[in-house]
Amino acid sequence: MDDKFKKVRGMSDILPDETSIWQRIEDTARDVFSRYDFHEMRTPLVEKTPVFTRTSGDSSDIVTKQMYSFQDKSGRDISLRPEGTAGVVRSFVENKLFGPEHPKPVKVYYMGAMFRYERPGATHNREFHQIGCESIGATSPQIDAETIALALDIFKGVDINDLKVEINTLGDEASRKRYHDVLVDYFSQYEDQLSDDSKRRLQQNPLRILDSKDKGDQKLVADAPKLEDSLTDESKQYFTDVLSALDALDIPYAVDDRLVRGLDYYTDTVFEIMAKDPSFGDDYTTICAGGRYNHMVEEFGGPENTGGVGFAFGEERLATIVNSNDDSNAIDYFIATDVKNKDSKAKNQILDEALKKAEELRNDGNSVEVNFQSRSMKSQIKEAKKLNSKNIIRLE
RNA sequence: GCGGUAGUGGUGAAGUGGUUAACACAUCGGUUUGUGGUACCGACACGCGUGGGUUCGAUUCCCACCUACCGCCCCA
Repeated sequence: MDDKFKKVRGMSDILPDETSIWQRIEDTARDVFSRYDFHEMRTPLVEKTPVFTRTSGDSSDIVTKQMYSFQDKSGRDISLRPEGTAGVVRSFVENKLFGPEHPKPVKVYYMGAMFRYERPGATHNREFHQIGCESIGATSPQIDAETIALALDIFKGVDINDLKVEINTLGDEASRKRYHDVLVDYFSQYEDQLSDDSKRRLQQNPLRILDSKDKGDQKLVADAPKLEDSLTDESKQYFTDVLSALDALDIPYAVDDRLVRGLDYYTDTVFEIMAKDPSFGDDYTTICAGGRYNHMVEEFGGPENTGGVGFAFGEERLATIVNSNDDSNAIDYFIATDVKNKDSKAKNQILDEALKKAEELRNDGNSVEVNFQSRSMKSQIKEAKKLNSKNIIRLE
């Protein structure tokens, strides 16, 4: 095929023999969401660019280098959504779902394509798919815990059982700001000892240094001030309550005080769910991430103190470890038609008859394949067997 | 965005600066067959990612670009 028709870099086709896995994941998710009384919300794939830059943070990687942005024909700055939360919250505010007639929290889920303009690889594509949910309009440690439980239920529903929950708190906005400054002060003293990546992080996102894989950085990180010391009493208490809610649900978790997320909008609870699987090299790999955001609603001009919490997981990544439970690609009937050396009148007669027969069988609920091509009966029979056809009908 | 590996038919691939680009699988056709997934025969790349360059001549050498994959960054 001529290159000019080939698919755009970082986009991929999901072919018919792969879709049953996707359908299994989506069906399971919808089922679990509805048991938690979440309802689907569909928002546009494109938003005005500030929807994302304002919420994710100007210095986040998503915004600085991964946004799939462009100008439309009227010169509007728009972006393909890099994640789902901002659009949902924008919609929550724009449609005034904060109004008293809507029970709180408003609980919605979404599934669909997201776009990030980065270098594609086996686990990274520019277009990818996420399933996620948001619970907006109420703040409670139990809601956070329930959100985590919901995510776990989806993964268990597709038979992923080797799971791990990592959780942390970023504190409220005041705590966060304070810690940010403390960290910058601390690392600035040792700036010349930091790796080049971390020097950059110091400017852009100091929290990220805590995550660094560089050995030298890790030494400095070990003695770095703890986030905990910057937390307000309220945030400390909130986190404690989230953890005991998880205990109440018998959900095992590990507190990881280096867990920081790449997006600026999180406050208090952040978490990741990891799964272990041979296709991940038998390591625990993050398959789902989420957290609380207590200021995004007002950021969009909605009422203050309207908190939200949610998570999202990538379908591509999940699909690599989920088995299809569609083992029956067998068909019920294959109608072989001996039309190869017939004249066109006889040929049409046979094919029309096959068409009619297939229609009858299908009306009775059977899956039916008909041969409409001019080829030998021998190869038709071969094909019927390849399709695992339970019955073969010959029209000659 | 940086570093690296690779790109030959539907698939897996061999191969060479120069008349017919191996082989296998799949597909299609034919013959055969103790039961129409056997055996045999035949067909199937005017082309070796794209565009330039070197050369008498390039799929094979050089450059650029594209794409895929790996590592980094980051993340789903």
